[in-house]
Amino acid sequence: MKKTVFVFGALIVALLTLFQLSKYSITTGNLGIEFAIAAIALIFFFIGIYINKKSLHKKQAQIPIGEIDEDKISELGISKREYEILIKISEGLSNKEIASQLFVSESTIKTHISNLFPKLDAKRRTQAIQRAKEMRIIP
Amino acid sequence: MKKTVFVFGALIVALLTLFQLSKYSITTGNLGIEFAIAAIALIFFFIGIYINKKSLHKKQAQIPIGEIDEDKISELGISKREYEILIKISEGLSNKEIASQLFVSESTIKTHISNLFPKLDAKRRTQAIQRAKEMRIIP
DNA sequence: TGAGGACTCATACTAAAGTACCAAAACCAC
DNA sequence: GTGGTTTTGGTACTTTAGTATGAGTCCTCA
Repeated sequence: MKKTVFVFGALIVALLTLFQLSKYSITTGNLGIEFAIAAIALIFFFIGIYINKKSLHKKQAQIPIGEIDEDKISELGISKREYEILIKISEGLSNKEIASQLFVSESTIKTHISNLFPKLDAKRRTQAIQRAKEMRIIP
Repeated sequence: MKKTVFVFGALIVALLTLFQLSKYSITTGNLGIEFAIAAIALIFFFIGIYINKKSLHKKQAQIPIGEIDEDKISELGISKREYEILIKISEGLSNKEIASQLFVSESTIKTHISNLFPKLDAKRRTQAIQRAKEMRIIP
């Protein structure tokens, strides 16, 4: 915001300076009038580019694509551990691999998964991945 | 492309016209000099915006995020049918469901999958999804 | 025309995945 | 500290997934 004010201030000053300069060049003789006009044109050309770029950047920041919906997770009643396992599933790991990575037994993973699937309305782990992605609860 | 040429042509004409106009206003008396300069400034301002917008749109079209790498598919030696089944897998379908959707037996699906996994360097269908996504061969 | 690739299907098997039910710690809140 | 949730783990079972092997059909391209 401060930057914007500074830039606009500088531009206004530059504009006024150019106005005065162009007027001066007219009174002393119209030798540099083309240059003055060209300079003004160029400056405003870049102002246009700058402003447009800024507004577009703002737009991009407003709509982030790969955002995870944390509210949705708690809304579905998914616990921390269940979510952790969901991520591992989406990474293509087997129950055994998840179990060893989290230092628990495979039975525990199976239990968690069995509790997780109804919450995601899924019957298979592949379906769970698909559902979780379209709900934007995993990247 | 035609549009671009037309726009730029129009802009050059407008620019020259303004140059002449500004010169004329100086010789007849500098009443409208500020207006002329302001007009030039304004026009180039919008030119800047227009060009910037165009270049950014181009940029977005050049780098689409969810692009599938078709070359990679043939590079890995994945056939049409195998790819078709890969898509179904990523949609969370079971072998039985895929079989009925494609009007073939479950055995066929299993055979295709068994041939597909080595090509993707995957051991499980979830891993196949993960690998296929990071290779950008599925959306 | 025949060799090779793609698609199909089957059997038989092993290995995961998933369900159901139970139960004991552990943790958190009231 | 009592009650609810989470996390953990087990047994027993069914279902799905995946492998291995073999074989028939179809199509294409040399």
